[in-house]
Amino acid sequence: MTTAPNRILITSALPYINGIKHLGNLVGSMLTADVFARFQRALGRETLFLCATDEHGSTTELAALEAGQDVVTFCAEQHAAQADVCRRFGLSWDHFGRSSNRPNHELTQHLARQLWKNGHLELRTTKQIYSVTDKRFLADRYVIGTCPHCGYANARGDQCENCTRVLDPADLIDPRSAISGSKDLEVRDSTHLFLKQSEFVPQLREWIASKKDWPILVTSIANKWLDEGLHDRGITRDVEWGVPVPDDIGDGKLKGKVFYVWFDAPIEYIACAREWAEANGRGEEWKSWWFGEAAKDVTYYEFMGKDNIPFHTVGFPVTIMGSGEPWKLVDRLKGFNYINYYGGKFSTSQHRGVFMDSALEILPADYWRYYLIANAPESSDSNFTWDHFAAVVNKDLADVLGNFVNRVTKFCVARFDGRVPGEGEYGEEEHALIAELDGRVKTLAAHFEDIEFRKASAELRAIWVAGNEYLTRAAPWTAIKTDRARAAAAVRMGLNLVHTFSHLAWPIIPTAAKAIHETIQPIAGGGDLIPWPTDPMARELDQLEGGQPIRAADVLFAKITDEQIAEWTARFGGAQ
RNA sequence: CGCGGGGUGGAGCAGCCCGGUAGCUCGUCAGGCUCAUAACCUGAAGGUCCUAGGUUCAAAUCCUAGCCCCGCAACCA
Repeated sequence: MTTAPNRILITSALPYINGIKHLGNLVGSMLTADVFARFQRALGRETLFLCATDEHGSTTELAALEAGQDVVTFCAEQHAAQADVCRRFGLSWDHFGRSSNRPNHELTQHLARQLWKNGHLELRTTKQIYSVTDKRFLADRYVIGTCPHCGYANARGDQCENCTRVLDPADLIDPRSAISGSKDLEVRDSTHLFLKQSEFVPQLREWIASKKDWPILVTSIANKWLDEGLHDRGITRDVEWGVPVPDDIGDGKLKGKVFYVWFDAPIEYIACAREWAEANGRGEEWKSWWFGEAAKDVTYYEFMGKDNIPFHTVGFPVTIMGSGEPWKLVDRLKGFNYINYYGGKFSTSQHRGVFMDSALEILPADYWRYYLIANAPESSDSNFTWDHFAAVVNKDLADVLGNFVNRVTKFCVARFDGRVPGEGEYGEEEHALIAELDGRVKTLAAHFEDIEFRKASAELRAIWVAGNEYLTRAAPWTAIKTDRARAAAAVRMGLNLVHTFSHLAWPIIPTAAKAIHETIQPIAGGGDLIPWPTDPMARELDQLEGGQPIRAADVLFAKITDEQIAEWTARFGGAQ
């Protein structure tokens, strides 16, 4: 491994404030970003990993209404709840901000001013449905009525979910508000700011074309939008909860309006760095991660689900390009497909699937982290079932890794008084293993570096298997009957393997890695980070001092039983 | 003909860009070991690589047509 001198900036797609996220949201952005951030930190690189809640918009207003809270209180509570569950999942961001905080308000307004000043925004008057009863403009999807094409009675104003035809709310027969059911609707004019995205197509195309290491999913979606002709996009809304449009934009015609949530949300990536700096007394340092020459040594990675890709390959870049200021654009964008639950989508409303809080009620975070990373939906949608989850956890974590740690440490306690045996020399078996692991660890690091999580997991597992294979060949339980020094060398190697495994596994399963490490010895520096083993394996696997005490491991990963699978399937609404 | 992703032994995946003995994990069967969470190790069975054409000495891999699954279709985050 070469340690590049550059700094690593990582953002995870912002979880929407509206409730605890499910496993699909988790693996598609926050968790994968976390594993990557941990790997970069383990290598010793200076890393800034940012995330925040995305809070604005009508959806939030309505959710607050439903919860019987004012929107400010609602968001504060939801933010705290998400922060808590994410922390318990081991998500290690340097700052977990809020898109509703002051830095984002200021930066959003600043960038909008730049766009206005540079002529990339224009005023357009649109016709929109206004609900007199609800005292608000309704987004198309909040107008429901009878579909003029198929007669479906509950068609939404943007699209009929029965016949799938795209609609205009004005087409609906007998339209009413989805919020109150009121039929007291009017068509009113409303003036909005439009971002002239179409002007940026050549620039965007060139930029996308230069990204050779992005997943095909990402470039395909981006090019699709460009090929179909970019529409100019409305970036303001007639709602209350958002970043207010300042008076000096839009010739005074935008009083009381706020920016569209998809305009301000990505800007929070930048503003979040400022929140981080303010919270940690780092003053203007945040700018060195994002702006101009100072940020030249920064490589910026984004993680997100596929639904977010257009906004990150088109919308946000246009904001940055149009500002005329040297804010950083994403260098490497990792997009993910979806995880389905028994073939269907996760659904909050139907309480279908597994959500972060309930996941932690039944099993520790590392079980979920390992499973999700090993089965990350990188090339296509993947499918969650309890049987598959249990099979992976039981085999890989309990049998292959957990049992290895157990058998080595217990044998050491039983036959070598719980101390690293210093006798005996490494021989052929050990040298062959060292050679094999030199190659495998390099491969593993390369997969992490390439953001290939399935491949990284498979390689990590192969390394654990190599440990079991070695132990079977070396068979210290046999050797000890005739050649104590040979058995000692094998046990010493086994203990060194356990130690090294904890270093390699830390980015994915940090809590378990720590527990594994502590069976051998305390972690230098308190345990917030277990560094990547950058020395050759000949040194890594021969570093424990003879005579130093170790502990027999407890059961690291309890197996999931058939009874539990049945219980959880029933509880979470599994297979039908 | 709206667009994109995917279709590889029972299950989940890699390989496809840069054609040349079809690889990995689980599961199944047999054997070994007994240190360990009835775990671990070894071996075996099992695939016309969605279909039909085409290019080629040779195609899972390139080209053409079609079928199936999933997602998206931009005032939903």
